Amino acid sequence: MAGIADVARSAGVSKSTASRALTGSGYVSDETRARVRAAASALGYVPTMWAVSLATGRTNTVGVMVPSLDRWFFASVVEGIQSALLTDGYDLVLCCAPPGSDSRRRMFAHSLARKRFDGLIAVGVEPDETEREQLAAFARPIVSVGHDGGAMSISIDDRAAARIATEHLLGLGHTDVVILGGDPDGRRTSVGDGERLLGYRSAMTDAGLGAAARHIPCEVSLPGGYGAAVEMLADRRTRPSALVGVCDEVAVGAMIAARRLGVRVPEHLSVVGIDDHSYADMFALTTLQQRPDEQGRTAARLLLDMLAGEVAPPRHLLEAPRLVVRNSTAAVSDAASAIVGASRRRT
Amino acid sequence: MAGIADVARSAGVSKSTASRALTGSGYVSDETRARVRAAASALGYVPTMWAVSLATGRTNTVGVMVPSLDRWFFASVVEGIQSALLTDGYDLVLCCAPPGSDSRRRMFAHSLARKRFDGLIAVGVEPDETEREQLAAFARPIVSVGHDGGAMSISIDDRAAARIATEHLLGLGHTDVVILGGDPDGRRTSVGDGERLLGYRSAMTDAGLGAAARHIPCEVSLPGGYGAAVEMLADRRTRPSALVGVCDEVAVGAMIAARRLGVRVPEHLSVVGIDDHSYADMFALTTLQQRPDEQGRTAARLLLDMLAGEVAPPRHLLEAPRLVVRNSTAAVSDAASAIVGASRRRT
DNA sequence: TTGTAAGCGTTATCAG
DNA sequence: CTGATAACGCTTACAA
Repeated sequence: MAGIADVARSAGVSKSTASRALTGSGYVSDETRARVRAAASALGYVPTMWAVSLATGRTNTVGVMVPSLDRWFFASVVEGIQSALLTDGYDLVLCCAPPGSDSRRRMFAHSLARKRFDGLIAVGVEPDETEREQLAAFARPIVSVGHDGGAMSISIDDRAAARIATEHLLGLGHTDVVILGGDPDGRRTSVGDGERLLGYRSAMTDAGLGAAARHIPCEVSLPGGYGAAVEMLADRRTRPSALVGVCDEVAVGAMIAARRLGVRVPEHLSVVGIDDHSYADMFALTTLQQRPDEQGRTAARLLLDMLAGEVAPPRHLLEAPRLVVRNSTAAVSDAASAIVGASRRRT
Repeated sequence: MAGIADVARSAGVSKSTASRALTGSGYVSDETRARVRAAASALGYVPTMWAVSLATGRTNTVGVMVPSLDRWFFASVVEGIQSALLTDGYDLVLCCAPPGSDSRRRMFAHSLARKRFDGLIAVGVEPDETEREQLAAFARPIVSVGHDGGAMSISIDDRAAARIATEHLLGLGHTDVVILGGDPDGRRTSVGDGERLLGYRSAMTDAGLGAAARHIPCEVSLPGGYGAAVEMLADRRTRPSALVGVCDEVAVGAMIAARRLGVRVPEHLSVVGIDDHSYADMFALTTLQQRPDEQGRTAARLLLDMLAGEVAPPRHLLEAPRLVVRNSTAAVSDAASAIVGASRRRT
């Protein structure tokens, strides 16, 4: 409860000197500074942050908008942001609301307007028209993660990721490769799913397989991928020989579906995902790695730099995805022998 | 950028009247109030929250401590809290750090001391001695979720949940049932894993099977459960006939391990979890349901009530777990025929 | 019912 | 190098 006045009195100096000594701004003799510091810690002095904010105009707080927390990507990004902010003594106020929800509208109307934070990190947020205006009115630094929202953004190269995934499959000789996940039209999905669809399509057409390109939409989640895959794999006519998941969660869902239906991965079905989710290793899923926690950390540092007054030019950081080959993909030529091997093993 | 002074001027009243009209405290004629309100919204006035805080001493912010976000339970609780707070116009500052981490120490030292929030919700936090003191020094309302931390807490009845899970298995005729997940000694785990172990043990001893009780420790996560289960199930001598997962993530991990090893669930192995995770349905996992988002909402409302001055007596809300029977458990007598059926199907 | 004036705890300005 | 003194934007006695 001790205020700076107490510290000043106890150190035998004025409030202003105490303030200078503590904040490190302005001239203070080393000796005085030491005395003030000692007094402060003796009294357990901690500046009252809202008083500081009122005086300085800065809040030492950044806002983080995110559609939900129960997806690995979002949770990891937020954790990354948190850890980077903590280092600089910044607090993080969470604004978590799914797009189109009532909460989301309130978030934008309410929290942004209060200018409660010095800057904002938007994770997987695709603002609609109204929201875009509100963001502009916010008039403070914004950096976005997971898509190309604002002037400043960080994400993996979603298109390249999907392209590489597809080409990996193509390179193994597959011709019937589908992409699983996302909305039917490939819009309104978060985290660059649209881009991923594009990457897939371009890889297919480049291989002269444009006509064979097939998008199986489904909710972007493990159960979502599972459900759609069960349906698709159950029917021999719709079953592809390879599949790229719009993200690992969907891909893993598909693998589980395959296992349940007795479709062996990778012998009968090759699967590749995008993300390198924490489950990927356990499922031996070949995938394109991204590091959401690192993206979060980078976003936070970028924002802090901007807040520190460094006028960085607008830029879009595109993390290059790295192909991690595990054991969910196989060449088509192997398929036949693998099947033979499998059935031999069974009998 | 319009301040209350602008509103006052534009409405032709004094700052104090404007303030009263807007906050609703004190006498203002209806007519004046209307005029002020109009002026405020015309100017797009939004009170600067740190000025309000400085004047009132309240911050309209609550802190949420949580060990991590990438577990379903935590993420869901936080989402629940967020939604409840939003309704009351409260902001949520996130303090996310795993126990024992450097970040965690900073959180406690730094964020709590700044008295940055009016109250705190601790989710799955088991404070050590130092931390307990710091929490006490915080001197503001605290409610905890997921264990019996403070004066006010919310959780499911973990012990009952594990007991019911175990009894369900026992009732199906199983005698070799193990519990999977958590630390070797059953301590230092979050979310009441210790309690769950106790519930399991008491159910076993009550059934005269105390000597047969077996705890397989593992990291409380899907991969954790998977890894431990692979090891345990691979050896016929260590393979139990039934298994209760300390939570659904572990249980699902075990089911995946079982599938991979050709151990059929429920024919060869019965599995029950605790949580009713979003994956539970897809795996047809029998489990004991809890609703973390509801717990979060309840916690938030409780805290807000306390902040509103309602002196609620300290209490520990124990949500009763509900058994959701799906398809991961079977009676032992069925096992033999099931195995026969299965092998017949294979040949 | 309304206005005046005094804070709330810091920082920032500007003389000393 | 240090110390008064004035902000910061709002609320709240207290007086009118």
